[in-house]
Amino acid sequence: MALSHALLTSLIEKSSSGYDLARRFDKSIGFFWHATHQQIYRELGRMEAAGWIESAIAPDAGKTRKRMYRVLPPGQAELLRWAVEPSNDMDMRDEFMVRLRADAALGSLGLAPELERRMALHEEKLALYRQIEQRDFASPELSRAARIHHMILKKGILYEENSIAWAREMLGLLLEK
Amino acid sequence: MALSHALLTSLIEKSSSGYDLARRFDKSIGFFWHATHQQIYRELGRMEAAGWIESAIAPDAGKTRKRMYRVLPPGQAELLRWAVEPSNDMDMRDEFMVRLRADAALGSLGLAPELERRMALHEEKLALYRQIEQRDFASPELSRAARIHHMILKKGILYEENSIAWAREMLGLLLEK
DNA sequence: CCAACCATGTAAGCGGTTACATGATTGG
DNA sequence: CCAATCATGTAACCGCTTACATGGTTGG
Repeated sequence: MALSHALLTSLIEKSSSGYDLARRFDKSIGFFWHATHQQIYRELGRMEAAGWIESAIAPDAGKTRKRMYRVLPPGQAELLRWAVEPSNDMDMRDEFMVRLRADAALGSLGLAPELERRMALHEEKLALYRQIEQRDFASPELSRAARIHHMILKKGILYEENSIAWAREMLGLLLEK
Repeated sequence: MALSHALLTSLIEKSSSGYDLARRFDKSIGFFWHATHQQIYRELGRMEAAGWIESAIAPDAGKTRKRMYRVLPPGQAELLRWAVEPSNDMDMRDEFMVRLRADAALGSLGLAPELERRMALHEEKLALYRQIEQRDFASPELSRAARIHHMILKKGILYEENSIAWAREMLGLLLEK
C-alpha cells in the first residue's frame, strides 16, 4: 500500500494536522495519489499505532481537537525501505474508453457533449498546472528537490496536453456525418 | 461501477466464455480497464442473476464446465443507459511519483534503475500497440467502429510515447552530479 | 506421462467510497 | 446571528487483490 508512504513523504516535507495534510495532499501529491479525509485520518491512526509517527495537541488548537503529526525515525526508515522497491505500474482505468467502445459496438450514442465536458476539465487542470509552474519553478536556478517537483508537475502537464489533443481529434470523429 | 459495463460491451462485441472473456479483456478493453479472472467470474454471476446476460453450456464444452455468455435485451438497455452518464475522470495513481517525491525530500535514493525498468516496460507496450495498429488499422478505409477502436489505441500510444520522453528527461536529472 | 494450459470457482482481507455525525471557529 | 469552513471521527458497504482449490485437455 502506498497511501501510508505518500503521507509519510508529505509529513516529512512538513509536519501538520490531518486536516491540513488532506488539503495539501489535494494540491501536490494528490495529483498523483488521491485520498479522502477519511482515508487519511484512518491511515494516520494506523501509522501512529505502528510507531511511524507521533501526534501532539497542536499549539494553535485552542478548544478544537487539532493535532500535529510528525514522522518518527521508524517512519523515515520505512519510507526509505519502501522507496527503492519495484513500483507498480500506473493503472489506466478510464471509464470513457469503455463508453467509446460501447458506442462503437451499438452505434452513435451521442458521447460528444460528455467528451467536450472532459476536454474542458483537462483545459482547467492544464491551466492550473501551468500557473503552479510559473509560480514555483520559473527561477533558472532550482534545488534538486525543486527540479524533481518540477518534473512531477511536467508529467501532469504532458498528460493534460496529450489528453486535450487526443480529445480534439476524437471529437472530430464523433461529430462526423 | 464500470466493470459490468465493460464486460457487457465486450460480450456484445462477441459472446464468449468467462475464460475467453478474461483473455480478450487483457488485450483490448483491458488496456484501459484491467480485471482479474476472479472479478470477471463474479461479475458474470451477478449480471446473470440480474437478467442482463444468460449462459448455456458451450457447444465445445466437452466434459469441461465451459459456459457461453450472451447479452440479453435488459443488459443492452442497461449499457445504453449507462453510456451517456457523466464519466469519472481517470484516476492518476502513480506510485513512482510518490517515490520521486520521497527522493526529493530525503536525498538521492537511487531510483534510476527502477526508472529505467519502467521505461523499458513503456517501450514494450508501445511496440505492442504499434504492432496492433499496423495489423488492425493500416487500411485507409475503416468503419466507424474500427476508427473508434483506432482512436482508443492511439490514446495508449500517445500515453506511452509521452511517458518515455518524460522518463528520459527524468533519468537525466536522477543521474546528474 | 508430465507440464502447460484451459476453465471455473471459494475465501479472506484490505483499501476505497459514501453517508452521517459532532463541535469549534471565522467572516459577513 | 448564520453560513461556511475548520477539524476529526464512526460505520457500512463494496470492489479489488491474493492465495488456494479443482478437474479436464493438449502437446511434446
